[in-house]
Parts: sequence; C-alpha cells; structure tokens
Amino acid sequence: MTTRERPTLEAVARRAGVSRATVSRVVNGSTTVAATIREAVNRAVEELGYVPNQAARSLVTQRTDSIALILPETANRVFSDDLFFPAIIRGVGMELEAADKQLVLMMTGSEAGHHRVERYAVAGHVDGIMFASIHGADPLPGLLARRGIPVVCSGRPMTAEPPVPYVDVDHAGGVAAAVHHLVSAGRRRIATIAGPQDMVAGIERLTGYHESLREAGLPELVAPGDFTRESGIAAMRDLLDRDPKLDAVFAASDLMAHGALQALRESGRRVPDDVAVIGFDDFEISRYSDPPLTTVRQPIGEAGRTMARQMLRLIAGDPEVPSSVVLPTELVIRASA
Amino acid sequence: MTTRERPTLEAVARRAGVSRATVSRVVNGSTTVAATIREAVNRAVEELGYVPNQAARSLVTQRTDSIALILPETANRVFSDDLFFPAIIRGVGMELEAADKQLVLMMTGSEAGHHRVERYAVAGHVDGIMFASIHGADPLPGLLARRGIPVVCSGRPMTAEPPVPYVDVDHAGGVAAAVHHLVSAGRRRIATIAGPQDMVAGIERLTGYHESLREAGLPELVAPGDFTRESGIAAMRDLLDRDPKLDAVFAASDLMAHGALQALRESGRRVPDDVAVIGFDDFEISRYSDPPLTTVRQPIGEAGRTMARQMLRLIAGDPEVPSSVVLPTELVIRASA
DNA sequence: CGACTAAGATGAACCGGTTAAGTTCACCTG
DNA sequence: CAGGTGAACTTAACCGGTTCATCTTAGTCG
Repeated sequence: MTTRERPTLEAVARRAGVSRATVSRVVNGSTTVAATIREAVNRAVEELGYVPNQAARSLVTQRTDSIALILPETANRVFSDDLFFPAIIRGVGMELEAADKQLVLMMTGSEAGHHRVERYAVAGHVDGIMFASIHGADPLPGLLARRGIPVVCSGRPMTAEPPVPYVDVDHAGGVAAAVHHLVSAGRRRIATIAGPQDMVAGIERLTGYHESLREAGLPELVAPGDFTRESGIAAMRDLLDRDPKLDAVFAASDLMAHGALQALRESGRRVPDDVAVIGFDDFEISRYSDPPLTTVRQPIGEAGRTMARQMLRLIAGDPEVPSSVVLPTELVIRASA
Repeated sequence: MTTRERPTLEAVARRAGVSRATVSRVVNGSTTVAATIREAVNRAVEELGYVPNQAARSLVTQRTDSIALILPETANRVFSDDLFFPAIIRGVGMELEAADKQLVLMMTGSEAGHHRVERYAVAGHVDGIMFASIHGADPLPGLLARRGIPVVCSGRPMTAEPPVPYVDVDHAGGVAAAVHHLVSAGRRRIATIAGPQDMVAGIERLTGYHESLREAGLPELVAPGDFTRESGIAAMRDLLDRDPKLDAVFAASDLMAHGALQALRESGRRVPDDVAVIGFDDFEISRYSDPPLTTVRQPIGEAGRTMARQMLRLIAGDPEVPSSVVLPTELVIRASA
C-alpha cells in the first residue's frame, strides 16, 4: 500500500505563517488576498509540493469535476462499436480536458450494470452522465435525469419520458443527399439495406430512404440488416434475388456497405458500373475498400465534443442549454457511386 | 445545479435507532453486528435509499476505488490506435468492473498532459495508473512509480529506470512463427516492413525478424515503416524496387500489411501466388482484406485484463506481483500466406 | 452467586478541505 | 478625535463517512 505523506493545507499554512483559510483562498484564486501573502503562500505550496486532496474538497463542494461516459456493452456487441466509440471518446475527452474535468468511462453489461451506474452517480462520484449511443429504449437516462443528475445523450433517446438533452446527426439529410446523388447519376432502382429498427439511427435512416424515394417517385426495395458486415452480405444477396436488375443500393452503415460490396463482387457485378453503393458513417476503413466507398459522413468526434459542451453548461447551471443539437452530415463521394 | 438531498449515515442511524458507527459497520459488511440490528439497519437503508457518499469515504480510507488508464494522445496519432485502444479498454474495463472498481480514462496531449496526470494521481483521485502502450521513452510511468503510485504498463517500457510492472506479448515468438510458416512454404526471399524503432513493439518485431532469418540462413531485406497503411505502401514499393524477385514479406503491423497488399496489387503481383504476406495484430478488418490476411494474433483484450489484474493485486498490497507477464501470440493462417 | 470475559454497540476523534461569521486594524470622515 | 468603513485575515463549524478506545450487557466459570 502506498503511504503517501502528502502535505496538507495545514502544513502549508504553518509554513507560510497564515491560516488554513487563507491558503485555501490563495489556492482557489480568490482576489481578496494581499499580494505579499499570496506570494508567501505560493512559495510554501511550491516548496512542499502541495496538491489539494480531491476527496476532502469534493466532500464540501459537492462537486467532483469528473463526468461519466456510459458505453452500452450490449450482448450483441458489434465491431462497428469499436470504430464508433473511440471517435466519440476522443471528442468528449478533448473537450473535458480543456475544461479540466475528468472523464470516467463506464461499461454497462446489461444485468447489474444499470444499477451500478445509478449507484455510482448517486454516490456523488461524478457530476454528470453522458450516454454514447442508446440501444433501444434504455430507461437509464430518464431515470437518472429524474433523480436530478445532469444527463446528455449522443443520439436521440427513444423514450423522451423526461426529455433529456441530446446531440444527434442529421440522418434524414444525409440519406437525402445520398439518394439524390444516385438519382442524379441516373439510377432508378435504388434499394436499401436498413439498420436495426430498435435504434434511432436505424429508424431515421430508413425513414429518410422512404421519403427520398417517394419524392423521387421511384420504387422502394428494403432488406433488413443490423449494421454488421455479415448482415450486409445477407441483405445484398436477398436484394439481388428480389430484383436482379437493381442499379444502386444505399446501406445504412459503412460495414453493411462493405458487406454489400462483397456480395456484389461474388455475384459478378461491378461497382459502380452495374450497381452503385453508398454507405453511412465514413469510417476510416471505407477509404480503402474496393472500390473506395462513397458514404455519408457523420461527425462523430464533433458529436462527442458537442455532447461534452452541453454537459459542461448543464453542470454550470446554465438555464438555457439547448435540449437538442443536430449536426450536419455530408456526402463523401468516392468510387463506389 | 442539482440539489440532491441524499440521506446520510446519520439519518439511517436515527431511523434504525442505532449509532452511526454501527450503521457503518453494517454497510461495510462487518461480522460483529447482531443479526437483528443488521436487519433493522438494512431496512432503514432500503427505506431511505441510502447510498454512501464516496468523497467522505475516500477522505478517511485514502482509497477511491477508481483506477486511471492513460491513453497517449501523441501528435502523430494513427488509425491503428483506434483499433487497438477499444480492445484494451474493454479488457481493462471488464476486469475492473468485476472487481467493482471504476475506470478513469485520461488522454495526455503531450504538453501539459503529463503534469495533469501527475497532479491528478497525487491528488488522490485514483488508486493507481495504467498505461495503454508507451510511445518512446516516456518518463511518466517511472516518475509516478517513484512517487509511490501503483503503476502498470501495457507494453514493456523502454526506460526501466524504476522498473514498473508490465504486460506485453511475445513479439519474437509471433514473428518466428510467421517466418517459419513462410519458410516451410518454400519462400526464400523474405523481406520485412519494420515498425517505428522508438516503440518496443517495433523494435522487438524487427529483432525477431533478424533472428529468425539468421537461423534460417536466408538473406534479409528491411524497409522502415511506422505501423500506418501509407507507410506500408511506400515500404512495399521500396522493397520491390530493391528486390523485384522477393517472394514474401512480413509486415510488423496489420495496417502496413494492408498497404503492402495494395502496393503488390498495383505492381501486378498476385498474393499469395507471387508474394506471400503476413501481418501482425489480427485486427478485425484483416479478415476482410483481399485476400484475407494471414497474421500474428496478439491478445489485446487479454493484455488489458491482465494489466488490470496486476493493478488490482498491486493495490491490494500483494507483495509478489510479477514484474512482467508475457502473453503468447498465435499465427492465424488465412489466404495471404 | 459474584467476578471475569467477550461480544456487540457507542462516542468521539479524525480525514483535509471550504466558507460563513467574526476579528483586527489602517484609514477616512464629520 | 470618536466613530464608522471596509479590506484582509482568522476562527470555527461544517461536509459524511471510518475506526479506535470505551462502555454495556449478557454469558461463563469457579
């Protein structure tokens, strides 16, 4: 066990010949301290290598200056999570670092996970909780919010019971851009591989597809998927069965698009000559697929940063934190469409 | 600001008709409490929804039950980090969750980052610090260890100043298996694309290459890389220039292997017919390259778990924590070699 | 049956900060 | 020059637990 005999406020005060209170005020940057004393205190702090004890401080201030980010560790975890989370973690991390807050990462394995998170928050371990993508209608965000704990979600929560602030991306706009691009290029039989319909991202991208195709007056063709590459392969085969002459496919995720590319290759079709393919995500790997994938970029890192900023404002007591922020998406044109 | 009027020990004690001390002992599972009283207390805890205040507890116990994981946020960040870190985070997370410890994630942007981490640890915010891969000769681990803070590294630190416990994988063994596989298949002109020589992983894999080739009595051919795909492309072109007849290449990372595949394709060579390719990492994406990549799997998640376990033992005061653990690697044979 | 013992509960002293209320003192004003 | 004012510092009361020394109480044994 590490016995750290760290100097306390008391020690610094003695050394500087002042009271604990004065040292505290100096350390916390209060203005009502004479310059000479302030210097003396600072010197003592320096000499002793004093660092305030966080626990003691939290005890009285009721703040911890750390914020949790919850990663849902669902049973059916998929590889795309590992491409998605790092970006969001990084975004959140940068913003919190700038604000001198700490990031606490929690993974909620279904079972006791929820309860753990709740206890943790209520125990005052963190000042607020962020959710990095909600699968299904997770009750936890609402539950915490009702408890009075600041909550922000990445991705619109499906249950808006007590409405919690969230940041999401413009799914519909992205899909519209993709479909429009396909239509402009003369494609007329545009199918889609949909995402899981228990996630808002999956739902909205499919809705966007429906709307865009209806507007364009084109026939619709949908195959279900779950954002994974394998589901993309299966869905693509299914689509080709149902309409061998389709000339384009919009996949609701990059990984499914990769699966589609593979299935198309296996069926002897050329991309984009025979069939154009567009994905959604713009993961790094999509720059290197064969052919490189045209896709809708969603600013994941920026979403993380935005979420963190909202959280910081919430914690600061800002009364007018926007209840939702929707970030723009952007069509990135490469070779597949 | 959330005004949580949480019940305190005092409240529970009053309700149960006992003293604070007794409630404390019940909550912490002490055995020397009469069954009837224990029940009464537990009932009061339940009714009031009592959750112990973590700050107050830490203040006296000097423990926080949370552990930091440092992700070096180096200037020249590469995509592979985002494939590597999630796995290690997950491994660490699972192990800590099982031990009911919290995971605090910190990213150290070069500049003030180090100092921030140090202050944070010294402030008693965490019980220990883990490093998720060390670039270069980072002084931070040693510095913290010298301060008396429990430290464990993933990847052998280059500066073994104060030796800090670490967990690493068997780089040399993996490389040997790869080279052996190539030799057995009749390859005789085996080149390598090396990793950065300021990282232990890069150094050891190159050393392994040298040793294996020397043993086999084959000529060596080395091109430098930095673990990125682009460097793999450049290095492969370079190698082909220098020896157009090479029949195999071992890349010290999967991403560089992917780059090599691309460069080989562009040069008109077929893999594995003309040139066999083996990588190192076994990232998920390597199952889907064209052709699927034969590679050395390193158990990243397991490394994370092991690191966490070492940390837990360290914190528990276990006197005989192994100063190093080396996990086995394994050759995964797919189509590229 | 009384003294001794041990199990079990309690009171109170911390842990190391923050901050409201109080004190000191130099300076200003009528 | 007495009284008032405000800046600057100190005192002391918390924050909410843990834990040790102490006190009760019931059980044990000669």
